[in-house]
Amino acid sequence: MSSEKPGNSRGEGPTATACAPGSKARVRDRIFETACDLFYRHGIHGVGVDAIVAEAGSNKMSFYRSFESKDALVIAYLREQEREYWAWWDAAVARFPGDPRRQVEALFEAQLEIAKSNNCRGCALGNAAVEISDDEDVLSNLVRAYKDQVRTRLHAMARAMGARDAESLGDALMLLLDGGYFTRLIFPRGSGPISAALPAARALVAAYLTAD
Amino acid sequence: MSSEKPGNSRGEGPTATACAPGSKARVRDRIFETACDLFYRHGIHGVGVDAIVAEAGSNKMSFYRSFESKDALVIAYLREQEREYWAWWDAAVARFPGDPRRQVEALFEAQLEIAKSNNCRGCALGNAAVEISDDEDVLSNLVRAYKDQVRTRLHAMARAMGARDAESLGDALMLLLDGGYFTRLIFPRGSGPISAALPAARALVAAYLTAD
DNA sequence: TACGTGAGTTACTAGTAAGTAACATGACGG
DNA sequence: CCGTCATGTTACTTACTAGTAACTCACGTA
Repeated sequence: MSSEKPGNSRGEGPTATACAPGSKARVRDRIFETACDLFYRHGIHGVGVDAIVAEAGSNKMSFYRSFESKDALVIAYLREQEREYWAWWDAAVARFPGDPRRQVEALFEAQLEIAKSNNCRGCALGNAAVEISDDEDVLSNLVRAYKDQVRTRLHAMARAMGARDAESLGDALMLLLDGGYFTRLIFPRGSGPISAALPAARALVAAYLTAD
Repeated sequence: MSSEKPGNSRGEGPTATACAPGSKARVRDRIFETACDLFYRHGIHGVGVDAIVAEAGSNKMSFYRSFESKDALVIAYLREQEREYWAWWDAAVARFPGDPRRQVEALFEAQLEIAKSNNCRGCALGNAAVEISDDEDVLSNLVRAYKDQVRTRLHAMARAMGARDAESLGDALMLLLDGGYFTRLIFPRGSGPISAALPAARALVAAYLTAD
C-alpha cells in the first residue's frame, strides 16, 4: 500500500491526522508528506528529523512548530497509513457489494497490483511492528488494533461466504496477505511468491466452502 | 527459529561464523550469543554495542578485539540465524523422508510450536529485511539468498509431491509461512492467525494435487 | 620469578540525533 | 505604513553511539 497520498494537500485546513486543532497548514503538510514517504521507504528508525526537513525544503524549527516531537509525527504517520489502507481496502471491496468471495479476490488482485509497483515496501504498519520494541505502548497498540481489524474483517467475509470454519479461513487469508507484504520486501516488483496469493486464496476459499 | 542456541560454546575452537581464523574463544562467544539474543529481541538498529557488552558482562574493548565492527557482528548474526534456521528445517523434514506432503505439514507444525513460545519474534532474517535499507548490499544479499533458498526448497517439495503447478503451490506455502512469521510479531504466543497455517497448508496441498 | 596473553577499566574522539533559543525575513491585511 | 504571522537561519545543548588509546589486572606456563 502507501505509494502516493490522496489529494488532501492545501485548501481544507488541517488534515484529519493533525495534532493541534486550529493550526498551521502549508509547511506542516509538506513536512508530513515527506515524512510519510521517507518513513515508508527507509523505516522509522532510519529517518531523522534533519533528513525529513531537508527533503521537505524546510528546517527543524518549522518542524517543531508543527509537531510536538518525532514520536508524535510517527504516530500521525501510522494513523495516516492506516487511513489510507482502509480507503484502499474499501475501494477494492466496494466493487462487489454482497459478494464476499469476489471481494476477497479483489483484495488480492489489488495487492498484487501495488506489489508490482516500484515504490512498494510492503505493509507500513506491519513493518513498524518489526522496528518498534514491545514496550512502546502507544505505537504497538496502534499496530495491534490495525491487525486486529484486518483479522476481524477477514473473519466477517469468510462468515459471509458461509465457510465451514470461517475463523480458520479468515486467518489463512490473512497469512497469505501478510506473507505477501513480508516477502515483497525482498523480491522486487511482482517477482516474489506474492503472485501466487490470488490463486491460493481462491483455492482456499473453495476448499473451505465445500463440505468435506 | 532463534530461541536458544545449540551447544557450540567452548571446546572446538572458533565458531563456524567467526571472523578471524585462529582467534579468541571465551569472551567472543559470550558476546556473540548475547548479541544474537538482543538483536533478535530488539532488532539490529535497536541494540548498541554498549548494550551488548554490558549484557554480556564484558566491555567495548573486548568487543572490538573479537569483532572488526558492529557491521561484522551483524553479518555474523545473520549467518548464524540462517544456519540455525536450516538446522531447524532439516530436523523437521528429516522425520518423514521421501514424504514431501508430511514434510510440509511437519514444517508448519514445528513453526506453530515455536510461535507458541514466549521469546519468538518471527523470522530473524525477514525482520532484518525490514530494518536494513536496500543499499546495504552485503546484508540484503544475504537475506535475499536465504529467502530464495526457502522458495527453492518449497518449490522442490511441491514438485516432489507431483503438484499440478508446483511453483505456485510452493509460493503459496511460502506466503503462509512468512505470513505466520510476520503476524507473530503482533499476536502473542499462538493467538494469531498462525494457528490456521497448518490446516490451510493441508488444504492447499490437497487442492493442488487433485486435477481440477 | 618473569613474562606473555586474554580480559577489564577509564577516558577519550567524532559523528549524529532530538530538541530549543534568539533572531531575521518576507508577505499580506488593515 | 505598520504589525503580525508563518516561515527560515544560525547556533546551541544534551544524549547517545561507534570506535580508539593507554593502562591495569590476573592467570598460566617456562
